[in-house]
Amino acid sequence: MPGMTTTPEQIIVDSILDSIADQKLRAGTKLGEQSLSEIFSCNRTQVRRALATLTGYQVVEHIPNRGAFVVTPSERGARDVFQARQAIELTICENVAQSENLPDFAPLYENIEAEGRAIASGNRPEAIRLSRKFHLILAALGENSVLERYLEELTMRSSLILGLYGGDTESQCASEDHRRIVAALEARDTQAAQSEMRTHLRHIEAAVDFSGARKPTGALSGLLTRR
Amino acid sequence: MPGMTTTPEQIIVDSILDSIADQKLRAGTKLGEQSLSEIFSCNRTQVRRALATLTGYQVVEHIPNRGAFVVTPSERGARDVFQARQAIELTICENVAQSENLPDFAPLYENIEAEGRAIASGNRPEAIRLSRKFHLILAALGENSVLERYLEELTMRSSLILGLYGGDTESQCASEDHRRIVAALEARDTQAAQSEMRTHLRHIEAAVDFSGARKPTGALSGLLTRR
DNA sequence: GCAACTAGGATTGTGAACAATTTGTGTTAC
DNA sequence: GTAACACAAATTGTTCACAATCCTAGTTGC
Repeated sequence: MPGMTTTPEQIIVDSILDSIADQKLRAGTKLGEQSLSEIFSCNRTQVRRALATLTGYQVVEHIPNRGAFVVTPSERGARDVFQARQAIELTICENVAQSENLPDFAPLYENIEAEGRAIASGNRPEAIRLSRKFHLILAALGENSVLERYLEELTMRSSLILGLYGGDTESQCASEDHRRIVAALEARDTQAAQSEMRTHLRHIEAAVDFSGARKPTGALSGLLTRR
Repeated sequence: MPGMTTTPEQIIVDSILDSIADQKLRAGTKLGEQSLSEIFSCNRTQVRRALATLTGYQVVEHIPNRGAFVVTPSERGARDVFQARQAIELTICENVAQSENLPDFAPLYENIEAEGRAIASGNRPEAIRLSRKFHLILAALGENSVLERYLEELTMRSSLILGLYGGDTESQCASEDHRRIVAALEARDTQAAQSEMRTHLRHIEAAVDFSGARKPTGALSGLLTRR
């Protein structure tokens, strides 16, 4: 696309979101305005806008006169997120399974393959990243812009939760769960797809353990991957 | 609450949202920065922040170098909104019906009474406003902050859609629909409550008619109710 | 040694001036 | 009379300096 300029704000937002999804940026990390403006070599105003956007995503918490921090999810909040995901993703399953013209499942299968490789090679951040991607691709096939946008936020918050409180074994079964979901969708079996999705989300939530929390890191030195 | 200062930004946001819900601000209306800063006698910076927040709510559209406008909902967008509402509100019904300690239904009944009065007196904006309020009270009882926040946005967009494309008869049955929903919830009958909710949402959506659209007004003279 | 207080530095918040873009108006050419 | 152009006014976008607030370190008093 000619003339498609990516604004600094978009770059900052995407970069921070990626870093959170990859668990390079952990909960509680302070996102100082000056630090970010230096990292991305841009004005402080643009950093400010980016942080405002992230606050809207509920991924960054803004405390007046203190600054912006990566949110620390609460147990209650985590429960709410997963319940909302279920409500939304079951509807997406229905949409996909009952869509007029059969959607293209190839990207989903490709993603599942990549997931399998990431898990096999023990690349946990990449596995989480691809798992999220799977749900977003599925959401796009659902053809509902509202549900799609909400799920973008919810998967982001899920990644943050898993990064903080997730066990080490949750990714193992994800790839298989995903495969079963797609199979049911391809067979246009709404009930089965929803059932698989419910099971899958239960698996994810079961991996969350609030008793043993990872400690938040403090500084953002080389954490942000400049895109 | 001592020390509870309402910032100008919050005042502007609430005021505009109210005016939209009350259909005083119609789709396509330009929200000029200077006009707003004069109306609310504050800085342009604060107006800017308020408009950014509203853009996040998907209620205001921001066009670069042109300004902010109240969005004009599309037919597709309306469909998406109502489907998302169904997914979310059915879950809320389930939460309320199956909540541990029986919630307080009094505010809901009070609201229904007020609705009935508004409809009887032919006060359409007030009826829409109270109808929205009903769903928000219900959402609060659902005890899921995510669903609550999403429904706040969706009911707002619904009000805008009804204001633009709504017929004149949709409010008539709303009060009765609401009463039936609460009755089912009070009986802790999840299935019945969800069924009533589904019917209710269908009623609302059926009232939307895209063939005969109301014309958007242009100026925001005395449209904004200073709070 | 510990608590409270104080000054310094750093960070966030605000407002106003300046730049860039668009819109509306009036003029001119055909 | 219409279309194209040019200029002026208004509106949005950006930058920067200054004000307000918070955190840290150091000091004093007990």
